[in-house]
Amino acid sequence: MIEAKPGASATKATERSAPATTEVFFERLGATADQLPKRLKQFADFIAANPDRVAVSTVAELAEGANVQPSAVMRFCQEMGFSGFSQMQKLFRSDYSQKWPDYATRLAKLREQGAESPSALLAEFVEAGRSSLENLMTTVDPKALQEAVDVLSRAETIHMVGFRRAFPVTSYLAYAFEKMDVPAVLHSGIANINMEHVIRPNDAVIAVTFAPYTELTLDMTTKARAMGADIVAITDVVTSPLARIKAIQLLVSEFDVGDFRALSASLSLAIALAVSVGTRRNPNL
Amino acid sequence: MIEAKPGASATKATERSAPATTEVFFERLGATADQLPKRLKQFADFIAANPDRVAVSTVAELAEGANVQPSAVMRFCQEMGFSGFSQMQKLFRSDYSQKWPDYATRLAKLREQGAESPSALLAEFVEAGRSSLENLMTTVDPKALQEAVDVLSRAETIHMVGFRRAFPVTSYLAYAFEKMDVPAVLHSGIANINMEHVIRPNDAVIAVTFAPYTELTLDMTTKARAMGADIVAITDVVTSPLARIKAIQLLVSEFDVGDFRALSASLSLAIALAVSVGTRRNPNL
DNA sequence: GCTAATTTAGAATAAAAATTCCAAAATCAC
DNA sequence: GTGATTTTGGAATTTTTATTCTAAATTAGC
Repeated sequence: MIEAKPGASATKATERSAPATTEVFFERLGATADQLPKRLKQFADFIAANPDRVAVSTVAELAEGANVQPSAVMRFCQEMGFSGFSQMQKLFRSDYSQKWPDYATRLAKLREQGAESPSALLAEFVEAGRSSLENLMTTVDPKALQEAVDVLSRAETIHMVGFRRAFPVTSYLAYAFEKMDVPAVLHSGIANINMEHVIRPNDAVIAVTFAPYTELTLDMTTKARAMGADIVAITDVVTSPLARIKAIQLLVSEFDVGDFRALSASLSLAIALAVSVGTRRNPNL
Repeated sequence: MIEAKPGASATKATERSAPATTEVFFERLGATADQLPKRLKQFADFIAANPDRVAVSTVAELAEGANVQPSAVMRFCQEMGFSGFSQMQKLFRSDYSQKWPDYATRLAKLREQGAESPSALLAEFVEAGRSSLENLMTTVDPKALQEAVDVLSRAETIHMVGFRRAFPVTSYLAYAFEKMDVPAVLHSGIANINMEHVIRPNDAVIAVTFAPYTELTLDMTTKARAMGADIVAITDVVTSPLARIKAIQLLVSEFDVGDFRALSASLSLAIALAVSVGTRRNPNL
């Protein structure tokens, strides 16, 4: 507006630096939106209404959505303090996937500092566990879970298979089923190798295994499948070998701390599954 | 549900059409993952573990993340039935915005639907687990934890005692100690009732028990104490019977859902303890 | 209503990304 | 082992996308 001196022109204050988070971005947007020129305001409104699109769209797509020219988008980005659209998009993208902290490197850092107290380690596991649990709600498909409950409720006997790091999960399932009077067998892998003799076509198997997959678990499960038993798999990724045999898959992604994980998510899924089945089979529980 | 034979000549079956949703994409991925060549399988595993990255990454970034060449990514996309990466990414991007309702809002929605659905129950356990973990940091005394690590690091052999709902905890400890080459014995309570014969004065016992306390656990632990062994107790309240015998107490208060609990806190404490002891005894781990 | 300053649209250019191609390795069948 | 076939790595190419530039249009001041 009023030009006092060359360079002053602080009315525009264009020399701002880029927002560090989407939160301060939207804050700044709200504060300055109505002093923006027409097209820029128009675009501002658009992304305020569709913030989720920024991370996955091109300049052209956003421009089209807001009914402005691509160059208007560029001007907008610069007005907000970014060098260009790419920088702004980077912010939106990182903001989205920021919830994948790397506990392994955090632990390594912790060790370097020498501050390797057991409490610090515990804190890491607690954090990893909380994130894993939060994640669990998105990785487990509700339909698959419902289907698993159906299948297990119909089964004559439920067999649990899972060794090494998966064994705590199966043993807890065994405890829960026993407490609720659901006929269930925990396969220890020691004495009863010939499990094809105990599994019947009307039975179901809960197989728990994580990469690297235990051979014995896959073996036993495959044989049970061949017998005609239904399989419910608690595993980590879809590419798990259990996918091949058409198991009902319940996916758990657990964060590691060093070489170990807290198993929080896996145990929670297991107990929820068990209790669902228990109350279904025996409603007065 | 055994695959019909004809047309099984799917050695290559590259003539498939592109998956219409990410669900069928992952289904197909699970079914074909293990007949893929090495690098393609490697990439398949990567995106199975990081599905959320696909929408917001470039070919080069994903390739780097999976440690393969960009061209391998292209071959993978085509193998899965897409014309190329761009088409595949388009699919993931359209799914992207549906994931935006974050954990908190999804949970709230699930709750107000009330419902007896397994998912709702799972949500309950997840919430209980998260709270329990949060609590854990305040209920566990850092000094006691440090002392427990000291004692266990000195022990000749570590014995784990815990049954019923505590058994998942002890069995996970057993797994962890074995993996870290720490001499440890898991007492199953079945075969070795005469454990006073295996426990030596220089040994230590980790006793895990929650109210109502299992008689056998208290018995065995008391006898071990009489032998002169050190005792580390993972239990729920200070008034636990283990207090009497001068055990080092690590307290965990776990929230119940109905008659069950998710064991998240107990497992986290156990694994932190085990890893601390393991790295102390064998620093190069 | 005329002039000066801003803003805009659209084309031109630069940068980045996807995709293809092919020689070298690796694997497989015999 | 030998030859045929598949798979791989990396560079070359094409396509897409971001960014800049400029003339035309709009707006504001007088």
